[in-house]
Amino acid sequence: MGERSFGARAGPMSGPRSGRRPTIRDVAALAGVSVASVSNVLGGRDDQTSPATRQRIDAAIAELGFVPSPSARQLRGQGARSLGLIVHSLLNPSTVLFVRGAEHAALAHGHSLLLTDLDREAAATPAHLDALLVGKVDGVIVTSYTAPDVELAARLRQRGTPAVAITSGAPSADGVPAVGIDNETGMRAIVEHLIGLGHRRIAFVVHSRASLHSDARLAVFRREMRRHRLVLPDELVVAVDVAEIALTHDYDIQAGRTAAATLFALPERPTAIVAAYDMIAFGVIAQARVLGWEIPGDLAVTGFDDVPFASVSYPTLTTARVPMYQIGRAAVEMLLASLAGEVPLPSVFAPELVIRGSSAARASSAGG
Amino acid sequence: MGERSFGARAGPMSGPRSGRRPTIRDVAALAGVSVASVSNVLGGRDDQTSPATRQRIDAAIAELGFVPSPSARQLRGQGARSLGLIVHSLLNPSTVLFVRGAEHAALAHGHSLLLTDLDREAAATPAHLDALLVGKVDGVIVTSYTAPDVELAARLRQRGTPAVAITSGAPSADGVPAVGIDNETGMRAIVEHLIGLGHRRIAFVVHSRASLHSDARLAVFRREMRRHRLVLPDELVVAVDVAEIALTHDYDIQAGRTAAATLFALPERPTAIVAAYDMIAFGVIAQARVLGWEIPGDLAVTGFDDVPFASVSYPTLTTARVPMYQIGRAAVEMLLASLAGEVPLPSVFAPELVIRGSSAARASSAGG
DNA sequence: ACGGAGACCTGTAACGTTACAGACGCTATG
DNA sequence: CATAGCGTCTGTAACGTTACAGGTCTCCGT
Repeated sequence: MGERSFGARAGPMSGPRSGRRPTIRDVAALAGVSVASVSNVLGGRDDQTSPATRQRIDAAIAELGFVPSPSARQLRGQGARSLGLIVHSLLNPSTVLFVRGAEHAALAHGHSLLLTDLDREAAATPAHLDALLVGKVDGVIVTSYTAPDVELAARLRQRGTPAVAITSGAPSADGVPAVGIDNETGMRAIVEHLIGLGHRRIAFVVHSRASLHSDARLAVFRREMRRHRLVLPDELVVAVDVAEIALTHDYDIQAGRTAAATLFALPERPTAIVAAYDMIAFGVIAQARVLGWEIPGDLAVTGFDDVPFASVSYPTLTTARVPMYQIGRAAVEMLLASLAGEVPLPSVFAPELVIRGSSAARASSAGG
Repeated sequence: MGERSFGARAGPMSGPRSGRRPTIRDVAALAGVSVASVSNVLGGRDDQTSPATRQRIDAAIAELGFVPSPSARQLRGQGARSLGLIVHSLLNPSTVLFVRGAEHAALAHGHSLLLTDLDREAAATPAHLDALLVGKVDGVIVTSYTAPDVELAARLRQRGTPAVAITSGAPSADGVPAVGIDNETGMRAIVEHLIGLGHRRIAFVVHSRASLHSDARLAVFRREMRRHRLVLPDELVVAVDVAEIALTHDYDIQAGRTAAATLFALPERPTAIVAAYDMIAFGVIAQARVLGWEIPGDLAVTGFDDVPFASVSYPTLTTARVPMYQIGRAAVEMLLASLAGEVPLPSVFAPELVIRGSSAARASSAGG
């Protein structure tokens, strides 16, 4: 690795202190100007600097390989240029797509991302989160926005840290800027699709540690069933609590399996199962296969999200596509806007029904 | 926005400066001690503090809700208490497991994680990464460790930022502490499993933007085939380059599909396909299904990693289990150890063969 | 020759923390 | 009664940056 080390050319002229990271003072000394001038060009306020000086400073920066210290900047009142991102379950590719969108947008604006996955037992106490985030980030994006998340966002705002949330439907009026997912549109499309296929006995499966989005989807599901004059007995709404969290396993899939097992044991089985999101649907399908059911022949299954896997699984999954990548980008843009003092305009993303192999017309043999 | 601001109780006593985050000086004033004493108990150096004083300081901290400023700490020479994590493709659940392990270990030591996904077009220039990481983190964990990663780790170390890498096999002697994955053991088990099932014409599929681990697995595959006196024509080793990266799609799966299509067009088809890792195997399986092939009847497929999905896909996937969660934990422990000045002892994790539905005895009809 | 307006540049006080070098009371010892 | 030793506590100089409040020129109009 034949790279020149920092102190290598510390020859006759009194070079920068050897072995240390160069500071703005070293740059100023090398360029023969004051630190203030260097700071000016660093901060892009170069209307106060002559082209010649500017050039000498740039050269000095390049020669020393100078990188400004984020801590010093932040201490002085500049932003940290990093954003906190609090997500639930990175094992859901949908979440990853969101993170990826957020990351790309953040990178485009020169910010780093501080990721926190709330998916852990009891460790995610408010105090912990404070210790991790306070003073390290300029703002925070909170996904899901369950009740504890609301609390978290409120506490952050109280501490003066702007927060952006992902809400269901149009952003609420509580003052937190948010990008919304129109769960209503997506779920209505799913229910109408299944009813159009002739299904009447339709079940809903969700993880019991419900997110705002799952809640919203279930509410819409209930309403749509009623609107179509279909009965929805309690036993057809299954909320699974996977108590023991195996850190290396995907408990959304496990929840789907458990729920499916419950539903299949019913005297009157459903002909279609609506999962709150794709990962649960995959679990349902896997369990159905174990029990010897044909999909979509014996049972139609739908998801929500359209994770990349949904188009290559067997059978491929009928689902509502949520543009998580774009939502991630939008959330960061919104956070940066509100950091810049602007009032960001709310945005809502509508899912789009994607019909694939896991749903088909109701089997004639099923009881009803 | 009916939030109470900090200064709400700024009553008779001269409270902290209203509306601002409390500083160590506010705590000192409230407790009636010097800032130095507060700093001492904050830093755990409370052997220099009487229990009574300590208690008053703790009380003041609690009352003000004081959180020390990370920037100020870091500026003064303390660590940033955050670690950089550079990964490739978060859409691979295997990577997520790693991140999760790293995050849990980091949290346990009170550190935050700065995540960077290198999976992007050309934006991940060294300058960009420097801007994102230099001065923000105490150390960096570099996964995969391809050639550019080596460069990156070297540059980071030159700047005085410790780095830990994930290497293939035992950590190399180049001085970077590392936790290793014993790809050799895993791949040998896979090859022997397939040969034991009677397969002779076995193909290997990999993404062309190969990681060190893919490289190592292919090398072992080649060697094992030779050792068993089996021919391995060039056309049976397919490295797919998915040129256009769709940010919202999983190009590992796409690579698997493309490779499978190529292999199936061969005059003499393989009876088994060894994928460099699970996500590619899923693509291979999906494409096989599209072309009407039965798995494992017409074709055996194996993966590597054992992502959660491998046990619920159809068919379930034979693979080598890599304990990514533990590896993530180990990497963080190692980084923290080397930050503490200790010389961490290297560790290597050996994959374990998991036989599932995607592999079975060679079909008698296949040509050889 | 003088004043004023720019254009360009500089010195320095913060920002919130920690490490260092003492200072201040005690008590025990000679 | 001086002194040393010890247990606590404190004042303050950094750390690297930016914002502010000027300073010094040069040029131009009178």
